[in-house]
Amino acid sequence: MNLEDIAKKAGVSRSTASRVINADPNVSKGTRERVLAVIAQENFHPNAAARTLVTRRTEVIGVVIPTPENIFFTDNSYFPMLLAGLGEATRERNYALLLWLGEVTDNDERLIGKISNHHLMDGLVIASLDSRHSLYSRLAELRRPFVMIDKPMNGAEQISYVSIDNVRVGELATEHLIKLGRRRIAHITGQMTTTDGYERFLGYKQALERHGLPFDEQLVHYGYFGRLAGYEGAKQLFPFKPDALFAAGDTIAIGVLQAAHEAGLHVPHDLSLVGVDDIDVARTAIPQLTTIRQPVQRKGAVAAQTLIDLIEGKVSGPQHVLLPFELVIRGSCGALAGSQLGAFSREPFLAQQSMQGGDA
Amino acid sequence: MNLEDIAKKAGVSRSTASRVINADPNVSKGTRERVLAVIAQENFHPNAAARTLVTRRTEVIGVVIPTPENIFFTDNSYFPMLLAGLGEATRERNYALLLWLGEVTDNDERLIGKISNHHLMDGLVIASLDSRHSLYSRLAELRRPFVMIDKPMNGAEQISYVSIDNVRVGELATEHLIKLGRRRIAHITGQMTTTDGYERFLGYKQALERHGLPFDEQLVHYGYFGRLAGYEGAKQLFPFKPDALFAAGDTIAIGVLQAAHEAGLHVPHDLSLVGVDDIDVARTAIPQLTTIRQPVQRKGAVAAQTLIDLIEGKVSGPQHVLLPFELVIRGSCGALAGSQLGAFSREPFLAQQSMQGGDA
DNA sequence: TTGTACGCGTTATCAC
DNA sequence: GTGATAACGCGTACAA
Repeated sequence: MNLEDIAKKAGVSRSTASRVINADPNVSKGTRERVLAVIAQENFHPNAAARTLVTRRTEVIGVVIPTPENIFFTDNSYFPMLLAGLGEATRERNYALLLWLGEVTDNDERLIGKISNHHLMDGLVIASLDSRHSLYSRLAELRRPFVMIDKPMNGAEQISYVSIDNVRVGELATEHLIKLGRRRIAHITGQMTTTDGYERFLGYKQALERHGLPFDEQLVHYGYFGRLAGYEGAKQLFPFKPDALFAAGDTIAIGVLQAAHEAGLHVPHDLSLVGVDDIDVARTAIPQLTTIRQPVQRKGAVAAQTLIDLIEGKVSGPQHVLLPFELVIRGSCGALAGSQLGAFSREPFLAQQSMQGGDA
Repeated sequence: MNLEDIAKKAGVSRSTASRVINADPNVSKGTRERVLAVIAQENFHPNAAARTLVTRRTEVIGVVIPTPENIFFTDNSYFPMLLAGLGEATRERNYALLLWLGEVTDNDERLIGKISNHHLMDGLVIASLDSRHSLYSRLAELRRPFVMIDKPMNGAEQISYVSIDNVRVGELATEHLIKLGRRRIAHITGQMTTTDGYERFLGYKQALERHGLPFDEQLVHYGYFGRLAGYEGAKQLFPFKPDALFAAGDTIAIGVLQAAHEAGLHVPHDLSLVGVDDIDVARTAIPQLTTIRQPVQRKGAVAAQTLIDLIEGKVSGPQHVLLPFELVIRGSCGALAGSQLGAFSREPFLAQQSMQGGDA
């Protein structure tokens, strides 16, 4: 059953049937209704391949999650939440979503070849691309519009991205700890080859400086966004007696909690802890994590919307979107009354204070 | 740059160039090499839409995660791990992966219409479909091969699926608790409208029966696969003084841990706890969860492989695959020495005992 | 407002 | 072993 058949049944030509489908105004009301009736009756849907062949549009966007580590599928709801947002927005705009997951073993060449030569995508969303990844240097080969989630390390001006102001994230977290009276504030970073890792580190340094606290290399562990980095980093930092720790991500913070537990350190009494992201583990942890919440799902949604706007020519040129974030105070930093530590409420945000930050 | 251009550059006809690309043996070695050289030089890739138009094959499989609750993106690495497996297998077979996430609000009609009419998929993998979901009654409309992950509730004989033997999972978990000397074994179920929920419940009952323990409705909470179900279910069960609890999933068990923590019950001393899945939270929990590990990522990979085999005609008829599972003993059940409770090791499985179960 | 005719880039069939 | 040529199903100038 193709357009020709539909047209025949409706007693019109194929072009007219096509016009009806594509909402061309130059069709009389009567014929339009006749054609639509046949279409509904036959449950007809135009062949996407044929349509793509002539329009050169697929209404499909690609999503690349190149992360070579196991980060995607371990202790980290960050990417699933991104996907939820991406799915939501593509659904709304009537696009479909082609998913490309980076390989754990061979992180590079094959993936790049496939995505850059696959015709079935109008554009790409690329999530959390580490500047060491070889896709990074080959973005030009894509020959399609693309939007990155999380700001790229180099050439960001020329590239569309959706992110948050990570320098301010680092500042906000660190200042919160300073205001609590902490003075030996340690930091476990994410990958310094990503803006998320690098800029949060910068913010940490700036906050110390602004408040007249010394920056001490011994109190910094250069890690990555993963639980083990938190666990091992914390163990290495504990001998230097930090009284607080800013973890660049919640997964890192979870590892810190485990290390503290093993070392007999009480969080928040002995160690005041702040993470970033507010992914689920932040609330299931004991004590619950004080963290900088970023709108992960919205990042996904906005990235997809931006990409589709680029594809459809509704906007042009590099798009830069910074979303707002906020400090969420829970048990791990010690700002709340002792009785609430580790509390687990049905309304998870009920008893929380929050501070706004970031740009719209 | 199309096939015609390539042919011209190589001094052959389009048909011959096509034959080279499709590895047709009826091409002389010389011409093949000449054509391949041009293809490499021009970095040519045939237009997928044009090819699909005539072959009616897209080399794309769809993955549907219809879950209407927020399960996909909250405290649950189950679906991300499935996706990792699906991605791995599709990559290996040179397919691409079109992702359809169920909507939280409107769980049904639009999604069904889109996936059943989208031409750009050779087949579908459908994950964890609840029998109440309206997609369930409309599988016939798909008119494409499909494979379900997790056994369907009805008509399973006619439907291809990849799963585990969940009755035995329930038995194994319950028997483990019985062997530890527990007698008042509670159970919080998953959705009883899924085989995962229903069959694990059956296994629980059968194990009690087999060991001469009474089945007590008061010790069962009919829940769903989510943290809150565990939390609330546990609170309702605690007044009936269970000395053990079998949670149908690890996320449920996490909720139970929180409830126990609040109620001042010590796990495993006061309450021996076993979950199912061995997703990440099982290891980050304190104490770590004793659980039935199932090969989630492999389920995804096998589902994709099975689907592609069906698409390519390498197998035909309904395919039923049951994967093996195993009991992983950690701190939450009380079988280990007290000193190891909550331990967090770099080699997470080093100190674990395991029991095999299930079919290959 | 409607219809005719051409082209999109392939694969498949057939003749040579 | 190779080359014309006819599909595949649709959109769209252009003509009517």
